[in-house]
Amino acid sequence: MARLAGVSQATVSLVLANKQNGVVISDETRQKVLDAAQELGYVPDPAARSLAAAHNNLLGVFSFTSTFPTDVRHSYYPFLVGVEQEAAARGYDLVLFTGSSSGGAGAQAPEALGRVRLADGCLFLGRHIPTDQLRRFVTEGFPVVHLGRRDELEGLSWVGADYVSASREVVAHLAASGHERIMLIRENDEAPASTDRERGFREGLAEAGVDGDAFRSDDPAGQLTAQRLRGWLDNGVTAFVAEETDTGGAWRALCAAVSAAGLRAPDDVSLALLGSPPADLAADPVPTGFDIPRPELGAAAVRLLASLVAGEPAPEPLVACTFRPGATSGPVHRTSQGDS
Amino acid sequence: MARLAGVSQATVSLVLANKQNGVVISDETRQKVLDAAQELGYVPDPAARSLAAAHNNLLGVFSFTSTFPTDVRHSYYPFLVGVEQEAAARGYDLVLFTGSSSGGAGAQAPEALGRVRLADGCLFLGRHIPTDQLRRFVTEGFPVVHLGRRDELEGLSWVGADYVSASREVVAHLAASGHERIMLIRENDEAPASTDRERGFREGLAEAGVDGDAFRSDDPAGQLTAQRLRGWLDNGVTAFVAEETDTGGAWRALCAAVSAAGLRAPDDVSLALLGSPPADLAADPVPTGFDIPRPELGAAAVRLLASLVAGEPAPEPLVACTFRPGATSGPVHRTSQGDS
DNA sequence: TTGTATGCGTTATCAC
DNA sequence: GTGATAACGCATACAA
Repeated sequence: MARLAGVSQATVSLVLANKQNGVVISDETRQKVLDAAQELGYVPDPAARSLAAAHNNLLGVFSFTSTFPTDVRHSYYPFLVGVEQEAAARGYDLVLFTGSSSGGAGAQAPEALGRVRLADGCLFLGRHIPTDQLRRFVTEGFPVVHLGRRDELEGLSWVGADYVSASREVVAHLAASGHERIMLIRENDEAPASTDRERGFREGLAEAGVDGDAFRSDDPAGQLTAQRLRGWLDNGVTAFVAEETDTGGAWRALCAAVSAAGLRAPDDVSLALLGSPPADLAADPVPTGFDIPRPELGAAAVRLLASLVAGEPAPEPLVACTFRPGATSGPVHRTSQGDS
Repeated sequence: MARLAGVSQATVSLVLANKQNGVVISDETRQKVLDAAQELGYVPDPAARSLAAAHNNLLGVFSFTSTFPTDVRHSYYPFLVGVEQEAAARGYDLVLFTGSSSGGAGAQAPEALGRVRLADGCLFLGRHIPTDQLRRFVTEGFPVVHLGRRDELEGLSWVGADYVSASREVVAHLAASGHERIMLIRENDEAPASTDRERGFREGLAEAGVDGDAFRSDDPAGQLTAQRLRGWLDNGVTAFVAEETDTGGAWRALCAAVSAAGLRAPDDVSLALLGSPPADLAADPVPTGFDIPRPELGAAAVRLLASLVAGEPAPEPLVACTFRPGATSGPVHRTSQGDS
């Protein structure tokens, strides 16, 4: 104990804590303590410290899938970049709860989720965290933040990308290029990420005063065929936007149909993707659309979590996406059909 | 406190510790405690637990550079894949100490390194961890494992790739293809990773009974020029191996010289790389050489660390690399120079 | 087999 | 300003 080295005792705490809080300490003893600590390489035991202080500067990160999957494409890496930076900036260390990746079935969940309380608060990644598991945390007041919009649980904090604004912006871009009839290709899925995009799409249409509608590419009622595509084109549609999903299904279907119809973007038709293209898809040409600032999302999540932990007012949960001009959209061309 | 839920008190410790140590426990009360813990989502405070001189199932991960750098190419991701899997398999959670990435200068080191003791043991990544900082941990008996060979500190545990065997294997492969004179292109650096490769190279030469020597590509005495390359070829050298480094300097220099000499591999000369090619280099053709099994290295590090924490005998610290046939080496061709 | 006391190293609250 | 002292939550040896 450094006390022996110096002449003081738990005064050490004060000088090491370095809080200008209330009282002050003489420069002499302060230096004495500092020197002694340096000499002995003394560092306050973090365990004891957190025991006494009721918080341990630890932020949890929990995902039900492996945090570092073998397949990099599925990884949370881009988010983690921001998470780590922001946590470091705020003096928090990260606890990665691995209970999730045990893979095996069985009693993983209860034990694993319980461990989470070890941290001052916890960040949850991935779409598959059971709502009722999270409910316990929020009702007990344990600080929890979900990365990705999550509306079904009252009181659950989350951060998410502002798909509405970003989608609106894409539509505005197309409208500015002269497109007056735009179709949204989406999947038959009611996830917030999908509905947000459609909402932004429709808001964009309204604001620009252009026409358009949404089509569900995997609706059993009808596939997205080249024939259907041609039909739309004959009806005055000159641009298509597709939503981004895990699988990229809508975008793939759109590209396939365009290709099957013998059309090319942006010459024959303008295409846009409400998100980033799937990694396995050749990003050539780069689709018009927007990028999700994943690191910034991670950072925002940490900011929010830190606020909850500290009892401060919560910051803005929506993070803006960045517009990507791309090369699949351009001014409207009137080739086959006559002008109005 | 779970005591209220159950009928017991600190018996909780016993059942939760689950030590088959000596004797004790009744199935009835055990279940009662277990149920209560489940109900309340109770988890022993890791701080209190480690204070009370136990362990907290936490393994630290510390790097002086950011664990998740913005530039993925510098990242520890491949190692972390193995680290996470192995830690999960053994029931450990991971603490990522971010003190490293604070970036700022100043008093980061003492505070940051001290926090590490919150975990049961710590894994250190990166080449830049100061020896004297680590020394304290090993002398104090705090379990520490360094990812990467580290010989200068007695008693410091580490795991590393077996560059010696892997390099020897590459040489053996070349020799088996008929090459009888092989040059090693290395950088002017005395890192273990470099000396190990040269040692393996020389052992390989000796075993195969072939000739060869090492050349330092960045030695001020002489650059690796096309002219020098031609000189070697005229002297009967038919194959070159280059070491892998952070920058890939040796391999780049070798490729540049070969190209400048108007030669092509494997037709005119055989090339091999003692490691993996730099990510920014077109991996076409894939160089003959070996791959470092980074996930396996991470897993091995966790295994070793877990052994230290548990006081068990330490497992093998060397991880085997995997030979990569590649397409830059082949049977020896005698084109310009006469046969012997 | 289970309940009862003690101490781990800090912080925080008081008297000095 | 500085020196005691009570928790903090758990493990552990010990008594019941």
